[in-house]
Amino acid sequence: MPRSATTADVFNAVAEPRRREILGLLARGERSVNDVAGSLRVNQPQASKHLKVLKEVGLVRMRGSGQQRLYSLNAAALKPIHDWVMTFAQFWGECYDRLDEYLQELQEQEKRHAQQK
Amino acid sequence: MPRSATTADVFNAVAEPRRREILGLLARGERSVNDVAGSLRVNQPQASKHLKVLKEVGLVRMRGSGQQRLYSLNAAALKPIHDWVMTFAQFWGECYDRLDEYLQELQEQEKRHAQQK
DNA sequence: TTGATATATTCCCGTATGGGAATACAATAC
DNA sequence: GTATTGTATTCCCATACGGGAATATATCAA
Repeated sequence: MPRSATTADVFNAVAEPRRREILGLLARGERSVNDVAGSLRVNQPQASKHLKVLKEVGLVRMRGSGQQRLYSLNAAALKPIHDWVMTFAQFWGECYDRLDEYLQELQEQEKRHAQQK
Repeated sequence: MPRSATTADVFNAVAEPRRREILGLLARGERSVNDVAGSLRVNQPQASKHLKVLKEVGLVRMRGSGQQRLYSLNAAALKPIHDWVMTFAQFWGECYDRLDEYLQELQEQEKRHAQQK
């Protein structure tokens, strides 16, 4: 079996540095493909391909506007990574123990919030 | 240029599900290669190879004990992922805005702590 | 319609992968 | 010494990658 496809999950999609750059760019707002290509100094087909991967794993959303395709960030799709990495927060030193508590508190708040809906 | 090597950085090393499983296992304590292989139901050479990748990116430490090699987690090496993913925490909802503030506070504390050394 | 602009797709290639199988190396036990 | 256990390495393979280049598709403009 070869390496997992880049579109297999968010972890694989985000392993590529350029795709992380794209997400960082989109964090500052919706961009067209050419905007992305220009900002990252990559040619248009590469940008298009990277965006396709990001879209397949749900990290970006696309909407058409005339002949442009505007891509925007869907940061919620990063939560699996966040949740996973936070599993190890307790090993990062004393400060982070408190962070861990804080996160648990947050999760409880979220649950209460969700139940109220 | 092909895909980045799995040993290129922590993001690539962690993109492989089995390697994340290994880290999760090592989070509960030091293990020998055969322990890892047994817990993950993978044969020994694969376990050895995955551990090699994890060691190359600094995610695990190794020490010899007799004829065994005991591997342990070095969770600090996950910080690049943590820091990166936290860049997007502000997009995850209201609760996480406060988390972001808290993290900035933590970073300042770390700086002061480092300067005191 | 023709032309121009924006985006997506296809083909090629060198490279790296993860798993299987076999083997090599290392350290202990006898 | 030999045997045994624990670990690492090597070779093979099917698969997928990311970049380049060229081309196809889509949308607007005149």
